[in-house]
Amino acid sequence: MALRVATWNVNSVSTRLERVAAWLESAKPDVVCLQELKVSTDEFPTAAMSELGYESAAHGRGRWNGVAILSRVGLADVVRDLPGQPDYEGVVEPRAISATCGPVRVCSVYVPNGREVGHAHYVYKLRWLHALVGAAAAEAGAGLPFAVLGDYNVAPTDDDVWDPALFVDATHVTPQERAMVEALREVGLSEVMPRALKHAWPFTFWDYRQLAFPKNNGMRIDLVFGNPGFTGAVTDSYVDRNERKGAGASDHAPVVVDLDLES
DNA sequence: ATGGCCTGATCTTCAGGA
Repeated sequence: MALRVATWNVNSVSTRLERVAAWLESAKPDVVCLQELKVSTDEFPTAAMSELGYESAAHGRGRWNGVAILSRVGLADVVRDLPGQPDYEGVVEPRAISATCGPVRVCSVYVPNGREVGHAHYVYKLRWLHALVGAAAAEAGAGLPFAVLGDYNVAPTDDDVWDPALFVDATHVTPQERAMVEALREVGLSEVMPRALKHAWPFTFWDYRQLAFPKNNGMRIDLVFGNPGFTGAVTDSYVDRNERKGAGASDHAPVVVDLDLES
């Protein structure tokens, strides 16, 4: 069966609801991982998603963070948080949710930003990524096609930032962060590399400031890592940069993955 | 065509984003 899976950091699901709804209707994904909901679980627009044909499972706690999974091919075995997920200042933040959607299992993640190298939030980010590697290791061999999709807040290579010279000693590019992403490969996952709809490289994020989008000053930090059952079924993948255009856009664009699965 | 920040709460000012 053909299956379209996507991930999108929407930067407030409330503010973005009209655009998300329009995109669901035009792109017609079967499974969508959302990040940065910025609402609590009970404020998630479950009814609106249902009207669009999607079951949803959300995990949010108000102003910051928040993740969800939408599916129109079934939604079962929902797990919130990661095993061993670290807290920040005493709070285990809503940054991960997993579910089985028809033939695939997906994990929607919003990795901590890190703020500055050496900051407590940066240490937290590395610990969080370590927990993600552990969770991915457990899921990768569980049998189903499986993928971790979301805002990793890490640019895997220097090609994934518009100007590496501007990122010296910055978060998102440090060897420590990149090593944690590489560790996903060591536990049996590999990356689904999307194509760009325009320009040479498939950036997924462009800052709101300083005309970053029209100048294509972007970063590729929204990533998809899957086990062989998932990546082996991929027929296409692209970043839908059109969603970064116009009024009321998120600063991230959706990443779309098309699969052709046996069942 | 894109467009010189945006979002939500502590709410007219700020933290956080990356």
